[in-house]
Amino acid sequence: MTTLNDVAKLAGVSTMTVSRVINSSGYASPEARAKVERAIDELGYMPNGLARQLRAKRTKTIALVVTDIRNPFFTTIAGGVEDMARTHGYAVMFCNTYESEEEEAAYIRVLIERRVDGVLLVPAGGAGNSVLMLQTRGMPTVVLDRHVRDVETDEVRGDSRAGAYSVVRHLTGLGHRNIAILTGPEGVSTSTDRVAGYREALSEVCPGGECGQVLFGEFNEASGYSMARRALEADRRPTAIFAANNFIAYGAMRALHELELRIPEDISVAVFDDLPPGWVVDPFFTVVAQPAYQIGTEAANLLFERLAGEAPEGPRSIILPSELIVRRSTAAPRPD
Amino acid sequence: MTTLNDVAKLAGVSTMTVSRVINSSGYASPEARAKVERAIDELGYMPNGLARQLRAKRTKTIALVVTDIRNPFFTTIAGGVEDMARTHGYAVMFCNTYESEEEEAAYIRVLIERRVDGVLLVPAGGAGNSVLMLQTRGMPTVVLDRHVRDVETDEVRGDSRAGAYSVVRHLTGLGHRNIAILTGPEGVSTSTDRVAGYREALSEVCPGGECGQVLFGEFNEASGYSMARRALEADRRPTAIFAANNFIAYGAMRALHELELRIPEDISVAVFDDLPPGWVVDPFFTVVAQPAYQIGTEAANLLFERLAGEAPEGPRSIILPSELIVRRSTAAPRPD
DNA sequence: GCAGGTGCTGTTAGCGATAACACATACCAC
DNA sequence: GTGGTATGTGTTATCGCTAACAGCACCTGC
Repeated sequence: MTTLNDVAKLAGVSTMTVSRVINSSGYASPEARAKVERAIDELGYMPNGLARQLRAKRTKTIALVVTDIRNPFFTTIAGGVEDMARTHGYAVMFCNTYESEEEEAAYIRVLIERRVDGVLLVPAGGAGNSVLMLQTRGMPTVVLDRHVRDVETDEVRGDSRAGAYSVVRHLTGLGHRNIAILTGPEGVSTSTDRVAGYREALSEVCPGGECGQVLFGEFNEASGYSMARRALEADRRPTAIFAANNFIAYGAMRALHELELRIPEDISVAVFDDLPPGWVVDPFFTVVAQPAYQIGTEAANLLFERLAGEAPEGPRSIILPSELIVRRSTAAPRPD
Repeated sequence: MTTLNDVAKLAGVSTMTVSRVINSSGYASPEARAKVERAIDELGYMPNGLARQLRAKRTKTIALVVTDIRNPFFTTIAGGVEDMARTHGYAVMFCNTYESEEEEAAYIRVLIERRVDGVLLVPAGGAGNSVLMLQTRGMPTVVLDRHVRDVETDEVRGDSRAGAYSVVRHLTGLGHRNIAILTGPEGVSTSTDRVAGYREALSEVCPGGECGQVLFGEFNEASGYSMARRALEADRRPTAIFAANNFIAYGAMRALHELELRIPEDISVAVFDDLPPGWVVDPFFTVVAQPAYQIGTEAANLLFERLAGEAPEGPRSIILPSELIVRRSTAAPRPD
C-alpha cells in the first residue's frame, strides 16, 4: 500500500503538504496542489484510516449490537441507524449476540478495543453488565428496545406495557376471558413489561386474576411452539393467545396448525411486532406495531448529540408509542 | 483511556514487559506477570486495537457488502459469514448498498481506507469497477451471489440458470405455455441467468419462442407490482408468473390481489429464493431455494484461505445447486 | 575459566498520519 | 525601513503499540 511518504516523494514536496492537500486544511499553492493530486492519482493513493484514527483519537465508527439480526424488527432498526450514520459521516459495525450475554460481553470488549466512538446496544438479558463496562470506559452508549435495571443511560424503546395493554384490551373487548401470553425470558424488560400490560388489561375484566396464563420462554420459534403446546394442554384451554414477538407467533402457529385449530374461529392470535410493509401479501395477524425504524434513528440521534457534546449530562429516555392494528387473526370467542 | 504506558508505570516495569504479558509472547517472570496483571485489573486497561493494527498491518476484520440487508436471503448469508468469521477470530463490517453503484463505490473506498483484510461483495449492477478497485489495491476479494463480467475473481453463487430452468420446466410440465418472468435489472447476472434458464425451459415446449414474456425491473416490491400489472395487461394474459426474487413476488402478489385473481386457480406463481424455515407458518409458494447460509460460509472460507496464503493463484468459482420445492402456488392452468 | 545457552528486561525505532511550531517569502501600511 | 499580516512549506514530535536488538544474570559443560 502506498503511503503519504510515497506521494510526497513523487510530488517532490513534504508529507505535510500532501496532508494539507488531502484534508484541504492550511495553505497549499495551486502548483503544489496540482503536483500532489497528480501523484495521488498516479499511485492510487488512499489514506490509512488506522493511522488517522490513532492520531485523531476518533474512529468515526459506531456499533450497533442486536440480539437477533434475522428478526426484521432489528433489521428495520438497523436501517434507521445506518441512514442516520451515513448522514453524519459515520460507519456502523453490526454485531449479533443471539441473545447470549457471553457473546455480548465478548463483542463489547472488541468494540472498546477498536475504539468505536459510541455503542447502540440491545442488551441480551436484563443485567446491565455490558452497559457498566462501557460506561466505566467513558464510552457513549444508548440502550435500545429494552430497559436495564439500576443503570442510568440514554435509552430508546417502544412502549411495551401500553402496547400489550391495548391488544389485550382488544381481546377482552371481543369477549375473551381466558388469554395466554407467550413471552420471552423473565429478566428481559420487553418480556416483563408486556406481561405487566397484559395483567393490567386482564385485571379490568377479571379482578380475581384467574383468567390468564403467563408462559415465559425465549424469543424464538422453537420456544413459541413449546409454549403454545403447553398452553393448549391446560385444563381450561385459552380462547386467545398473545405472542410477545414474531418468532414466538410463528412457533405458536405451527402448534395450532398441528392441532388443527382454525384462526380466528377456534382461537384468536395477537402478536407484538408487525412485519415490514411489503413483506406479507395479505397481512393476517392482529398486531401491536412498534416504530422500529424510528427507534433506530432516534437512538442514533441521541448518540450523535452526545458525541457532538450537545447532550445534557443526565440520561435521556425516549419511549415511542406502539400502534394496535386489528386484522383477521382475532375474533370473538366461540360461544359454548 | 489508559495506555500500555500507564500500566507499565503502575506496575513498575517497561512497556515491553507489559506487552509481553498481554500477548503471552517472549519471556516474563511470574512476579512481573503478577504485577502487570494487577495493574491491568486496577486500571481496567484494554489495548488500543488501532495502534496494534497499524503496527501489525492487519485488522482482523473483513467486510460483507450486500445490496439489501432487509432481504432474508442476504441476512442468512450474513449469518453464515459471521459464524465463520467468529471461528477464525475475525470481526465483520456489514455494508448495505441498496443496489446503488455509487453507494457501493463509497463503501469500497471506506473499506480500503480502514484497511480491512478482505472483502466479500455482492456487487450492485454488473460492472466490475468495485472489484477492480479492490484488486488493484491488492485487497483479497470474493464476489457473492452474482457474477461480474470480464473480471477474474473468486466467486460463490447459487446456480441461477439451472434453478430457473427447473422451476419453469415444472410449470411447462403442468401445461403452462404462457409464462411471464418478472426479474431484476438487465445488467445483473442473477437477473439475466434466470432469464436464460427460463428461455431454455420454454424453448423445449415452444421452439418458436412466442410463449414467453420477459420483464426487467428492480429486485424490489414496487417493481414487482408494476411488472405484474404490465404483464397482466398483455393481450395474451400469462397463466403463470415466475418472480425472480422474494420482493418481486410480494409486489406481484399485491397486483394479483387487486385484480382478484386466485392462486393457483386463476394463475400460478413461482419464486426464486425461499424464506428461512420458521418464517412462514404454512409455506405456500413454489420456490427455487438457494443454500444462502452455505453461500456465506463458502465465501468466507475462500477468503480466509486466501488470507492464510493457502489459496491457489488463480480465481476459484463455487456454484452451489438450487433446489426446487413445489408447494401450493402452482397448478395446471385452467382449461379454456 | 570461559564459551554458550536460557531466562528476563529494557531501549530504540517505526507503523502512517497530523498538530504544533518554525521559517521562509511577499506584500501592505505607515 | 520597520512592523504586521497573509501565504506557503518544512521539521519535529506524538498517537499506542510491538519487532528487533542489546544487555545482563545465571547456569551448564568441558
